Amino acid sequence: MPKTLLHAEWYLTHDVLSAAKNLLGMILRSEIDGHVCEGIIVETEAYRGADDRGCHSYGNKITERNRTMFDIGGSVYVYICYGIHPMLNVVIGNSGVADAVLIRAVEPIQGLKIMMERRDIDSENRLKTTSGPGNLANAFGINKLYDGDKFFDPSSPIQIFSNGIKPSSIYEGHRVGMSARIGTCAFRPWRFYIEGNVWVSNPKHIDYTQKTKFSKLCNI
DNA sequence: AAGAGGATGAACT
DNA sequence: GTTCATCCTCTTG
Repeated sequence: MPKTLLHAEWYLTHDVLSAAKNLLGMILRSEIDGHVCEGIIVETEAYRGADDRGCHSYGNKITERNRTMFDIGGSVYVYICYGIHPMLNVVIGNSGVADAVLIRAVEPIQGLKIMMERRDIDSENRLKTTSGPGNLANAFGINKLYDGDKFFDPSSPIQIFSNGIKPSSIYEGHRVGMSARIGTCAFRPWRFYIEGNVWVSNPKHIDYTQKTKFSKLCNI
């Protein structure tokens, strides 16, 4: 099946959780500094503005940093984490809804060489090239300058394509880097990845594998 | 004006 | 498993 640019409507007709799951298997593409990079999205996390204490826009509060989250679905939200790491997010929902999907890892399918150069990675460590949100954004040449762009714009340097492929098995677990201070939101099973994919990031986190456990720990 | 904390990543033991 | 470099953003006073 040929890949097709994901149309603007898609980002408005999915809630942030189904969007995070359905983005798995789709293709992220950047054309930056004359280099085309493409990768299959293999790991995502959902963030929901209205009631999610792990989200920048919790309580639908607008700040200088997060204002793009309130923009229309299909917008590119990039912010800098820990002062140095760019994070690439897909804004979901109508204008005024501050939901977004963080892309945490992709499997490279085009431009691996330039990606490894950008990251200063040797062949021995190639699996680290696009694993982890900061790493993949750097590999694709993405930085804060692209905040506010549109994934669905045919002339956009950063785009998402659907290719009709559905992942066979999707892991659902809690998100990475959530502090205990945010309470039960930290345990929401809003991290998704393609089971068994070697490009998925492998950060430190408690591995709750039973969904029954989640339901006791959080109210979605 | 100052301090706390962070949607990380790398390098350790 | 652990620590820590690094600096931006938000909150508070």
